[in-house]
Amino acid sequence: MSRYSANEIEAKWQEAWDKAGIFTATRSADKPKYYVLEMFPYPSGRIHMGHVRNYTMGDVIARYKLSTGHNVLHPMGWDAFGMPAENAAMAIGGHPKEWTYNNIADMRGQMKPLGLSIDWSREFATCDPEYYGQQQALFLDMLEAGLVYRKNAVVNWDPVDMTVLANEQVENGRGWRSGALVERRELTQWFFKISSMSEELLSALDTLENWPAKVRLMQENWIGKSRGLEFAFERTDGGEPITVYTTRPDTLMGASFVGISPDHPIAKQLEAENPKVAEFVAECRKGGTTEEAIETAEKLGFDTGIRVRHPLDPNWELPVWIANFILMDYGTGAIFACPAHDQRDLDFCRKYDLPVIDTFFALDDDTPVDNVAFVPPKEQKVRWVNHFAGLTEATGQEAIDATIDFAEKAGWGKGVTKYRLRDWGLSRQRYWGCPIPVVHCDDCGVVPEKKENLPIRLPDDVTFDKPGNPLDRHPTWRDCACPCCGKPAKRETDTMDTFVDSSWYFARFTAPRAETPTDLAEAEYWMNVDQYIGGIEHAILHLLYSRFFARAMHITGHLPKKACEPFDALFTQGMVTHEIYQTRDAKGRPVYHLPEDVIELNVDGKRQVVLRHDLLVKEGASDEELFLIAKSNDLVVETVPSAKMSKSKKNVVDPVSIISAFGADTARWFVLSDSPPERDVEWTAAGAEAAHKHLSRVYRIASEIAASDVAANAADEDLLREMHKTIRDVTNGIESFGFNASIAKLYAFTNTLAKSKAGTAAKTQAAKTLAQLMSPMTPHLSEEIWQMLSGEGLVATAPWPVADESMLVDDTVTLPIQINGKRRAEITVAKDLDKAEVEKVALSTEAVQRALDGASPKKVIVVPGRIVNVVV
RNA sequence: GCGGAUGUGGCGAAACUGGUAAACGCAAGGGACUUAAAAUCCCUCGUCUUCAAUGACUUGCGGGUUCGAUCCCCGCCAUCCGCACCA
Repeated sequence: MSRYSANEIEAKWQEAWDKAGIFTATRSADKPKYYVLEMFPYPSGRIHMGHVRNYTMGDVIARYKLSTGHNVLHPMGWDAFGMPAENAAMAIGGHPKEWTYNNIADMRGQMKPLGLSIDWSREFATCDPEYYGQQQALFLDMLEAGLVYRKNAVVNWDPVDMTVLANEQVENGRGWRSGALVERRELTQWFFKISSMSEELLSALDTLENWPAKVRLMQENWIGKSRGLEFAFERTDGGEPITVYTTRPDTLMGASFVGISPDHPIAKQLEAENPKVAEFVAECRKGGTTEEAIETAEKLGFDTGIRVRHPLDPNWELPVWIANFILMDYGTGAIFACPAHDQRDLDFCRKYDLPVIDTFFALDDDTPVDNVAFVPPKEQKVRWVNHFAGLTEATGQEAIDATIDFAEKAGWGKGVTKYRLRDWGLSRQRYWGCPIPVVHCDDCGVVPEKKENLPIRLPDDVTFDKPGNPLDRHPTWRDCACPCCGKPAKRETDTMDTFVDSSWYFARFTAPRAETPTDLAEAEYWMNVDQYIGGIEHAILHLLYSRFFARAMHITGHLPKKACEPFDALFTQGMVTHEIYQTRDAKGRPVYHLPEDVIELNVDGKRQVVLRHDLLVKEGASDEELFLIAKSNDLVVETVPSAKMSKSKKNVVDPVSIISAFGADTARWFVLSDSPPERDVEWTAAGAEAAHKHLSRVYRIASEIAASDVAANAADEDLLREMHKTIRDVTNGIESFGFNASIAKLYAFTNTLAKSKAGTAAKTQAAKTLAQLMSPMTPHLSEEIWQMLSGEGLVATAPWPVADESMLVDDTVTLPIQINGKRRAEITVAKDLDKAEVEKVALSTEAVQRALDGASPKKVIVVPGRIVNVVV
């Protein structure tokens, strides 16, 4: 009998699928369509286990849908623009284009052995001119529709390298390459008007029933709708009043100063006039642009000397401070501070010795605020000591509403709704991205390029030996004719954020070779994505941008209305983790080791990990002896469990080596088996080996059945009953993303099958069903077994088995008997026995009789088919 | 700082979202087969009560609701993730 040889089997069946062309997506009216999409990868050059998990999950769904009679669209492409290609060009030379396409070829080569049911004929990379040219066309349409505009925005600026830095290139406030302190600097940049759709993007979240609740909540918080009061403080010097926005107008009587952003027009004006202000503002601009950097930076303030009048008391003057924690992008870039009820304001006031005025207390505690601000939930009732609308006891929310009402009636303020969501800045001062198709003309200004000139291709003759954007310093690329007047003009040298590329690729997959961004007939048929799968790290930006883009593409006529929410169902999968192996250097710093460089020893039943070393190659030595040798030679390794796989920590496992050692089916089976898909899964060598052993076992069991000849007998029915329950459970598992639960059932059924004394016919049926149920996870092995047992055609296209309802019900049921909520006995009764009878049987059991001790029960709860609880 | 999540045996986890906590797998221990090893098969395996139960305890910690809580409510603790130029 032959043994399970994954490498032979897998190549053979991949060729068979290719030949049969079963994964090519085709439109036809006779079947429902199903579009399953995993977030496409960045072509880093190597696939990692995270990819294997992500694409295996999608493949399970795709293959399952194929065998349940759907026209399946399951495409693959490459998110191919971005900084790593430029970083590589700077670090090791070469060209981003070459680097990227080589990586794509490598990764495709690593991915194909996984046996994914992908329609490779639709493959594209976002750096293909055919793709980004259509993206430029979309941009022009959006520009015309008023969804794109230019304004100033802040970037991270490296003053030594004279270049813009991405957030990830800022480490501890310094540029990663130069080590210089990073500054915030303003540039004129292009923006998508996503904020014009804030309300729509927020309210439509309710329709996304098949999205994880947490993703919807994260988007809701990100959009950040708030209602507050906008009003102006009059300046004592007669200058332009300062308009502020506040979500807590009810605390106006607790105001202690007015704060403005360092980027506020008043601050800018003072900056120009007053060197001290200029110095302070420059200090504020140090540090990165991330919200985190701004929020966690030390609170700094500068008293401008400007004074404003309190709107309710003209004699009450408040100072105007510039404060580094106020964002120009949010609200009006100016606030009033109420330190008693805001911790950040309080810290600021204590630091600069500004007054703290309580405006309300808890109902049962009127201790004045000291160094902890009193910030109760808005729904909580509080006692007001300082309110102008005559409130005594009211919740924060009631007070806010009353205040807005009061201000509107009095005429000094108005209630407004604001969103935290900012417009999407898409300009990047980099080479390896989609060129923004506009032209700067001295006479006509900023004008769109003509569509017939698209794509505006990136020039190939560029170098990365100097800082800055190679498009800027290219001798001729910028030169062009103005599309308006025809005079010599200059191209825009900024390229687009790579998030733009990934905001519409799902639509492009429906017609990847179309001469327009989409083909409406194809989009009408294939959209929406029925199941989208990807990492939780994309919960906000990528998914929100895609929702915006889908709407924009509908407005510009590139997608049907139904595609405005492009992803019907979303699943966010967890990461693949691996333990870290580390030793320490002389200074106590960790030194990391690859999994293949360590050995595991079993010392008195305890697992010990040591470095692989010649000293440990010793004939006949026990693990205990080897461990002693390792210990005396400093070869013992510390382990850190469950860390995200990363090259720097060396806790990586290469899928390619796993596939060559065990086969793709083993890798696929393992990444699905050990943890629920939404949670992280820990890769372990033992787990991978166990998965491989199990698949070998299934192969062996199937071969034995194929070679057996046992007559039908009494054990057949039990086996077939289990088979039908397994069909039901595995199917439910796949439908609900409970792949680990499906696999547990498959393990259990394999055990049943192995032990069964049933006849060959029943066992053959059971094993063929097992192969089918396993086929979404282990498609190659399943084909092999299917063939071995004379299954018809390919298992990949065989109709999914259906559980026979009549085989699912048992005649009797075993019920636990609880006494006071503790399980004390169990009874087996007919399934349809009525409640009173069940109660009678339960009460007659010895355990219940003993507990009752002659008394009658206080209460008996019978939950049919589940449990009996006797209260004594 | 703000926001989001997670926590169950030595480990990954399951429990049909209020009804027998620990299915399934890993690791570990014992045994069979074998000259031996590999492979395979069988048994044990939450903790404690020195053994054992049809005994007690057990789902991060502390309370609560309920006949009954891993699941619902309140309050803590710990860990992980995201924060707009990484993809």
